[in-house]
Amino acid sequence: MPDEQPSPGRTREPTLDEQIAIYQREYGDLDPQVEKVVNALSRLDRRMSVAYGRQLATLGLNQAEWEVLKQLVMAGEPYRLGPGALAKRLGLTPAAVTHRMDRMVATGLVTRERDENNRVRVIVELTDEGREKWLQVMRMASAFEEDLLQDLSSEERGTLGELLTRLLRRVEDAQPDADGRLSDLD
Amino acid sequence: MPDEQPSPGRTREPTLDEQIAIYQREYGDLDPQVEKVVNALSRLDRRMSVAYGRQLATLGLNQAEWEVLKQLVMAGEPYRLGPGALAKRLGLTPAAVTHRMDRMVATGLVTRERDENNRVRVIVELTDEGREKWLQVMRMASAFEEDLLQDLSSEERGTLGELLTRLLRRVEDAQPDADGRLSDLD
DNA sequence: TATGTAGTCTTTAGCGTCGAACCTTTACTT
DNA sequence: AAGTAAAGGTTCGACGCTAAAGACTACATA
Repeated sequence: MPDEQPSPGRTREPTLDEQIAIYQREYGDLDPQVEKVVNALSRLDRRMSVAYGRQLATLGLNQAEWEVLKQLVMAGEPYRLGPGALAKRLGLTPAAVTHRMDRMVATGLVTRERDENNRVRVIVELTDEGREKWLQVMRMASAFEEDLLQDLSSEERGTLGELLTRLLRRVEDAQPDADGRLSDLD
Repeated sequence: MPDEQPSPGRTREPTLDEQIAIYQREYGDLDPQVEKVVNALSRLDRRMSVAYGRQLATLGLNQAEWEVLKQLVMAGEPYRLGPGALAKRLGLTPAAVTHRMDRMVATGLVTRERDENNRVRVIVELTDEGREKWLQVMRMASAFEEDLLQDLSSEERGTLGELLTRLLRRVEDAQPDADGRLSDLD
């Protein structure tokens, strides 16, 4: 017989509620209401990332490239940023940005050249192709997000946004710059 | 003078509301309410991860080790799982789990041995030291989470939990197993 | 003009993960 | 029994990130 429950137990992992029940059993001092919010939040973010990643793949992009496109567009016309500024916004080290730009220049999403006014600086600029990719992703993403929130009424969406914003404010005020570099993170 | 605004503009990145305003300007077809929810969510998760990472570091743990401890405890007594099951729960390839176990066995957080009843299998088991670390993290984490939600009333916490759960349900139903491996992810 | 100093990016070495090939043990088939 | 397929882990090669060291430019001071 195909062994039923030997030591390395069944593979299926718990749902959110099951998971919280387990936490309660293993560690009594836990507020289930708090736990539910926090765990739902992180699960949701992971699921969304996975879904996002799939959509990006259909456009021939990966998550890393998408993050860069986003930041460049967010910087506004003329869609330029230095590697250092990009590093801060992406939460990466400057070294990682150097390598990432190597690849993205090769795939034609951005250009990289020295700043003529200050030759120690480098300017990364979005190409037309990069801008076009950004638009394509936005079209997919907004459809996906709208679909995700479909079950919520407009009032509920407002409430959710407001509650999340309050949490965000708390966490952003709380860790101003304990490290000095991660403060400017996202 | 230290150049005011040459090409690579000021370093400071936008707040959530600024960011949404920019998106609106760059891509008109966007529901600001939806955008606020989605972006607040991902920002919040990132900020929490960073905060978590700092706390773990003070206990000599990294994020990777913490994820493993969590899964083993969540599996319940006797806190055992096979590498394959761990891989699924962690969202990693089996190869990555092999290496991660190498390290965690070396640091004494888990043990690894072959299953005598089925010698193709391997059993990873939490050590007492690993269990103790898990407890320490839980103490810190629950305090942090309680602090994070401090500004919300019990009713608001309930509302937030319920709204997030509904979103989660939607995204979990929507992507049952497009890939066949990520389905069993978290 | 020369020199120190700070700022900006790149290079280097090491680590963790992935995808794919490989090996071992178990289960099924005839 | 023997042979084949399937399942569970490990090994190998490549890639992307980090931390630390290096290179280059601009600016202040003497």
